[in-house]
Amino acid sequence: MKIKLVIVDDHDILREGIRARLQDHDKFDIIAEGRNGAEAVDLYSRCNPDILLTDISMPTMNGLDAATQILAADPDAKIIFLSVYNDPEYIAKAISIGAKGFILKDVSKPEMVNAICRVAQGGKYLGPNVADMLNQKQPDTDYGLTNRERDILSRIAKGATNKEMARDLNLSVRTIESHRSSVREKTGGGNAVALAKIARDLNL
Amino acid sequence: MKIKLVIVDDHDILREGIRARLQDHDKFDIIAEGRNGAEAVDLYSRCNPDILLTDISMPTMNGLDAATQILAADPDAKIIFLSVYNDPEYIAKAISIGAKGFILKDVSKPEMVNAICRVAQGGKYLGPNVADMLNQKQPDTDYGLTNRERDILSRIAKGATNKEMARDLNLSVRTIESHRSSVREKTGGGNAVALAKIARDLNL
DNA sequence: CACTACATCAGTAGTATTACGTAAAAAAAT
DNA sequence: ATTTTTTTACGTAATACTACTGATGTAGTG
Repeated sequence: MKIKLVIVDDHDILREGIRARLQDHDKFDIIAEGRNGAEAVDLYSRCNPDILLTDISMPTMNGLDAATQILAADPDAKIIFLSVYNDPEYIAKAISIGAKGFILKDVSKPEMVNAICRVAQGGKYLGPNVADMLNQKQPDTDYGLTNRERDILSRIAKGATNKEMARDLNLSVRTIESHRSSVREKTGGGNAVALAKIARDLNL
Repeated sequence: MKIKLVIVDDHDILREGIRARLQDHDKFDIIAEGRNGAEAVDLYSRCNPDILLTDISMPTMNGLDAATQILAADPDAKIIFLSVYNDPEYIAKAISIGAKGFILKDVSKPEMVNAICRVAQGGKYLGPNVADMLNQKQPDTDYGLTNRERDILSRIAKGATNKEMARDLNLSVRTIESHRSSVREKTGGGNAVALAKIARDLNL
């Protein structure tokens, strides 16, 4: 019994490369291809593949959103992400929504075959560089900021002055100053630009 | 006479996709493949291809640097860049160093064939979306900043205070304030964070 | 040479932020 | 129900920045 695959990527060359890699393997059967998240959702429900191999960043609807929809309908869906980015955020997000695999686009052919087979058998597979990334993810950070402080920090990063924040939040400027003080103290950030950088590192 | 190609990309899948696309065409002959800029330089001099088709962002040495070296040795080298990024900066850089073509990784197969043929015949080829990008490029920006002002702006963006800049540059704080004022006036930027954003947009 | 653009520095006045400390009401945790 | 954390707010003093105006020397241009 062949493993039925649906491949989704917005780049033709990529799909062609994957097809070239997998079509001569007698284990695999590429039953459909799509080029965005919406097509992924549609193809999954119509073709019912064993494995969905999809890119993350795509026009119209990205792979993560597509996977979320698919998994809502079928929690056992076997989805493997194929991404150029070894961004810890992406990887963590992918895992958390229930993806079974995450490989980078620089994987070798045998590694890719291996990944698909393992997931098809009900396992999980993270690319060699991917597992490391996950460990590095969020080494600590956050600095123990409270919600309010995080909010203030993100507003500072957007270029707001204390006065503007006070107006927008219906608080006194003094209060904003207090929060800003706490943020500075907790993060060790000096002036506004330094705080803005920290905010970027923190996601905002 | 077939067109001799050297293909350079750090992603195996990509190269496999390109190969799958071009190898059945009787016009093309892929004589070598590499996976970084250093290999590109080496392969070009050793294989003397008609066309070098290379990625831009690669480990060890990027495609732009590789192309610069190759073109220094052989100004008539026909180099086509293949990039995921339709970044105007990249495109402008590629053109300025003498690349003959620039296509995005989402090109269709016939378009890619077309690009290679045209460049092989001595022409130039910019992907359909690429030409637009070049027009959009640098709508104006720079704001007419002087060198000093640009320097100050970049330091502000790094989080320096006026006093620090004065110390580092051996200038009076007043002078820094003057420059900062000019920068604000020219860019329309308000507080430091806003200036930092503008600095990012400007490259620094 | 006159003219213009740059970079340099100064004065004055006002606004914003930093760096301390204090404290009370509300919310969350135990 | 009590303790802790969070959010709110104010005081004071120093420092940093903004918004003006004006001045000097140096280069480069026509």
